[in-house]
This record gives sequence, structure tokens and C-alpha cells, in this order.
Amino acid sequence: MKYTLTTPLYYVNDKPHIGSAYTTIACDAQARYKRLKGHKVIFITGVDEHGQKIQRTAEQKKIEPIEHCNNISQLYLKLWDKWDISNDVFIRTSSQEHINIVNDFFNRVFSSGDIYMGHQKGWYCVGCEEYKDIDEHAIESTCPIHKQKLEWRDEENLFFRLSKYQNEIEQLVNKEDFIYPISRKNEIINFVNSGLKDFSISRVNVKWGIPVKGYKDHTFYVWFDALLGYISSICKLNSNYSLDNLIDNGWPADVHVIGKDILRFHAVYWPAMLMSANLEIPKKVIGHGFLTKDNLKMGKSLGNIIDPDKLVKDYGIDSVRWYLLKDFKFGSDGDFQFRRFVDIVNNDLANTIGNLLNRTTSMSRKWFEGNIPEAINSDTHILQIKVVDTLKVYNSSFSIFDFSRALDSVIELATFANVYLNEQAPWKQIKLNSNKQLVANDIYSILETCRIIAIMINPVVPKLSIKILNQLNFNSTDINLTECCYWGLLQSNAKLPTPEPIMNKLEFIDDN
RNA sequence: GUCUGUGUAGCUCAGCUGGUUAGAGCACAGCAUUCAUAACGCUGAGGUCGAGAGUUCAAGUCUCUCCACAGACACCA
Repeated sequence: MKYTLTTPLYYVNDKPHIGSAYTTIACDAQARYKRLKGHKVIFITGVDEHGQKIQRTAEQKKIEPIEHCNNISQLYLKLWDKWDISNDVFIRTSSQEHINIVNDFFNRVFSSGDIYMGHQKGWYCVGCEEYKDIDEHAIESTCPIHKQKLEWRDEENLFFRLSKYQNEIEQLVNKEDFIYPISRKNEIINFVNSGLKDFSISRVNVKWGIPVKGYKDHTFYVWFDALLGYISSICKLNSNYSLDNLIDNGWPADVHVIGKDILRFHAVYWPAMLMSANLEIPKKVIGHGFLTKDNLKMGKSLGNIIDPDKLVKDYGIDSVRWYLLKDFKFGSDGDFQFRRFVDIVNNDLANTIGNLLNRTTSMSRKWFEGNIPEAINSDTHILQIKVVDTLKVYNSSFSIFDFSRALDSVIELATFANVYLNEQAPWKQIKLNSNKQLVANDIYSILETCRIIAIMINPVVPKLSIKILNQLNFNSTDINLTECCYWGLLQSNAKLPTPEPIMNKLEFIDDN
């Protein structure tokens, strides 16, 4: 089964931001999960490189726009490497394959009669770089933010007939599963109900963009260009630059994961564009929340930005991935607190899971000649029942991007095993030789539980997962979430390596 | 300004169609314990459920008003 998912194509105006990293690990976790479930996954990410802002930034740096884009793109690639991102494609909108797709796509939309020449008029603030919603009959007006005089602009642009798709889009956004979360869905519904207006898709004063063939001085508006990056990714992956055979190659996307700020482009404009071009529309759009830090918006002016590079350097990638996916409800805004980050990671990964593994492997080695004991069980072990229940919750949560609940269920399982161990107290039982088989059964079951826990957390903390499996002497290549979760695959009498902490505790560094 | 959402223990949140003494995890305190990463476990302290009024035998849960925060109200992404 194919499963295609995308992050947004990040705007390369500046170096990568923690918010982009958050979106990307969420996608990565889902991509890894789906792979473990046996899907053929296409995980798309990339960068959006055109537009006036980039042009200006490059000018300020006194370099060519493409040079600037090369630099920032490199930063993204490096970051995703450090963050263990398993994307299948990285698309750049300045690439030739993308430019070809944009042209082909435009031709299709043009043939549908959905393109016309119009005028973009209004009061424009140079500071905001946007048109202000101010009465066009006003003689003079100022920007409420910048307090500068607004310029009256009347620009010739190509327009896309969005209004033609009013009914189709209304139906689409009202569909049960298209937009998530629900609160955002309602916003979009309201927006659509208020009546869709055509929007412009070209600019005449922006040089750094893809030229519109046949229209001198016109370049495509960044959004028209950027959204198509998802399609060109599919083409790039198949080294096949045609819009005609996308279906078999992974289009439509199963889900676009984006920040809540760009939901409208993905849930309204983009589907309409695809309809016009006679292409399939994505199945789902998820707008997740934003991160704040100590309840404040992160921003340069406040100087409270979390640098994703430094974060990983200081704390390690698994910790960061775990915290962001475990403690934040996907869809809602989340508050990043370093104290809490350290506590959560230490408790969940070091104390609960790490220590469970450590204490059990240690007993196993001590009493069973350095090996995994052999279980001779006539009854289904209580831990096996618990594992099966956990897998149910885990799977149903993970597949709907409820990472937090999925991981909670895993921690609950590990805690259950810890409690069980305390209750059974094998260190007491073992003193009586007649109890040896009983102890063997329990130790085996707990090790087996650890093995399955390792597989369950694999999409979120891949490195840690492998460490656990190695400690259990279980082959971690080709693991999956179906057969590998069957009870009893852990090999009895296999040698256990010397136990060592799989996760060192984090120390709270108070300089953030 | 209009509309929407949120506001529950120090922190992050769960509480479905109103019904016994409001829950979890973390943090904190005590106990216990050594198989284990000063870890695990047990117990405890912590809340007038944003404020006020109303409906009801009964409201965190429904209605109204107010307060605070967040978001949407089309071309910055």
C-alpha cells in the first residue's frame, strides 16, 4: 500500500526554525510508522525558494538569489540529517524539474479556461509587503503597523478563477476527514462560505520567480509555484517529469502536514488548482499548532528562539524527538519548557523504559548464565495480554497523528511491567531453587515486553530503539510492526551483552 | 470591530450526552527497597474546575454577562 505524506516546503528566507523541525519530525515519525506497517511510503519535504522576500534578502546580502537559496537549502539538508529525518525526496523549487512541472501545470489550468488577465489594486504597505484592506476610495492612508504612508498600486496580474470552484470546494472542506483539527476546519468553512474570490498567480515586479511563458515580465506568484513542489517531488522521485502518470507513482498525497498558518492555501487554493488541472486532490490536510517558549511566542525581537541545531547538540536527537511528540498535543499549540523537557525525557526514557530493560537484563544474566531464559508457559502471560491491549491503543492513535496518546500507552505498558516486577520480586523468588522456572517465565516475558516496546517507539526514537534491540540481542534489521510484535520472538538462550544504560539522564542547562 | 476556540492541582493536560468524596503524568514530601541508571514501587500533600448570576433535586459539564489568552476575518510566507 502506498502512503504519501508531505511537510510544507519551507521558505528559505532564513535558516531553519524549530517550528519547521517540529512539523518535520511529526511527518518523519508517521513515515517511519507507516513503513513499519508495511506501506510503501513517499515522504516529501523540501524548500520554497522564490519570491520578493528572497530577492530582497539576497540583495541585502549582496549575493544572487540562487546563491542565497543554495546556502539555506544546505542548512536544511544538514539539519534533517542531524534530526534523523527519513525523507524520500527533497525538492527545491528552483530546480529544473520543478520549473518544467509548473509550466505544464499552468498550461493545463490555462486550457481549462481558468486563467485571465486582471488587475490587482489596493493600498500597499512596503513594510508589510502586502495590500491592506482599506477603502479604495480613500485619498490617503497609513499602515496601522508601520505608520507609513501606503502606496496605491494597480498592477496587471494573471488571475486564477477560484470562484468557479466555489461549490466543489465547499463540498470538499465539509467532508468528514479532509481538514484536521476540527476547529481549523470550521474556520476554513466560514472562509469558503463567505465567497471565494479569484486570486492572482503572477507578479510583474518580482524577478526572482519562474517566468510565465507568453507573458513578458510576469513571474509566478510564490504560492502557485510552491504548492506544485509536491507534484514535482513525485516526478523527481520517478525521474519522470510528466503530469500524466502521477496516479501510479504516489499522487494524490495521503496527507499534507502543515502549520496552521498556511492551512487555507492547502485546503482551498491548492485543491481548486488541482481540480482545474484535472489532477487528484490530496486526501487530508493537517494543520498542527505552533510552539511557544515559556508561554511566549518565539521571535527574534524577544530573543527567545530555540535553535534546532543547538538543541540537538545539547540534548541529543532522541530526547528532542521524544519530548516534542510525547508532550505536545498535535494540532494544539504547545509550550516548550526546558525544565519539563528534561523531566519528561529522564522519566520516560531513562527511568521507566531504560531502567526496566537494565534491571531485567541484569537479572537475566546473573541467574541464567548470561542468557535470555527459556520460558515454559502453559498460560498466556499477563504481560502478553497487556502488550496486545497496548498495541491496539498505540496503533489507533499513531495512525491519526495522536503521537502523545500512542506514546503514553507505551509508557503505561513499561510502568505496568515495572510494577509487575516489583510484585513478583524475582530477586526474592530466585533464592528458592524450585522457583527458577517461574522466574525464567517472568524474566523472559519482561524482556519480550521490552523488545516490543523498542519496536513501538522506533518511529519516534529510532536510535534508542536500535540500542534496546541490540541489548536484547535481537536483529534490528527489517523490523516491522506486525509480525515482529508477535509474542515469543525473543530467542531463548541467546547471549545478552553487558547491560549499559541506553539513555543517560539529561541535565537541565539553565542558559536557555 | 465581528466570529471561533481556550481558561480544571506548581507544570502539561484528561474529564462523553449534567449525577456518589474532581482524575492522570511530571515536580514536591514521607515510607519501603536493592534486581536496577540515587532508578522501580507505595503513600501523602496540592484544586471555591477564570469571575459573577441563572436553570435544575443535582453543574467542571447547560444558559447569560464579564475578564484573560489564542486564532480567523484572502494574496508576507
